[in-house]
Amino acid sequence: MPRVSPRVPGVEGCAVERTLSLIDGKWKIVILYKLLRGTLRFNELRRLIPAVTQRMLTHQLRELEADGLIIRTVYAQVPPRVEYSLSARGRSLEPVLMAMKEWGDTNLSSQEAQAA
Amino acid sequence: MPRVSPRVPGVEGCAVERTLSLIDGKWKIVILYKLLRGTLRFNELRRLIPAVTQRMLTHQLRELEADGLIIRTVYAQVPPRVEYSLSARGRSLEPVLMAMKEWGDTNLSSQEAQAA
DNA sequence: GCCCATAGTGTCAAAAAGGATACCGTGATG
DNA sequence: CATCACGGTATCCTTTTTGACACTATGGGC
Repeated sequence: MPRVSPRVPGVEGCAVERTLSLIDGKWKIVILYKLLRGTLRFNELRRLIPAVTQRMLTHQLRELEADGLIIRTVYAQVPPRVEYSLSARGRSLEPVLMAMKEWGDTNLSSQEAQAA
Repeated sequence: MPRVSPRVPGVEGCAVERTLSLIDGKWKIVILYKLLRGTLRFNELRRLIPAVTQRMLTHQLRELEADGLIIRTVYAQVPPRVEYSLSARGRSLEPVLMAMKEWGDTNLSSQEAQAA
């Protein structure tokens, strides 16, 4: 998703719009959603979201971290170990995430219930 | 927002992800949100969302219509009159929209409560 | 006759997002 | 010695998205 508004507060700050700007990006919501269930390592996320490339995953994780939605913990071990988990702020998005999930389950059900 | 998954059902169909794919685009959520309050004409939407260009608004409205989220009614009058309103499907997104709004109100409150 | 409003469309070009691919260091494993 | 896994980076390229701007038809008002 393209940035809704480029971090300029006050301008277009429809709350809804600004919320969106934090969770845009092709994978952010999925990432957050996966993290709802608990801490995950980089490659665990990769495996959970096979379609994401490494670059994208890194990218999105950095943005989520920069927005304070997730926490990145690096363990100075030799096979690198990095864990991602939701911050309190990130966890507070749960209602949004769940609302989306439920809407999707209901309205895009298994058979891809077309509207058109 | 970039299409989450290109309408290919079954692939990556994380429900959450597919829900997103319908409401991506820089303005869709705002449009839907504005329409929650009732039918609006093209230029009314323009005025409510000043930052959107005509082309973008048209574009997003077409996609929303194609996805069955809004209804476009054209009155064959001479100063053209076109009204947009939410379809039942569109209205059913209300919980998602409201969850976003509330999250935004709470977490991006007036003073732009930074997380970082 | 000229300008306004409505609801667009079309074209062009820029910017942003995303994808593919190659590469890095290190310690363990075979 | 070669290879693997981990968690990335860097670079290049393509696609998608967005914006600017010009243009349209028509009827009414001045």
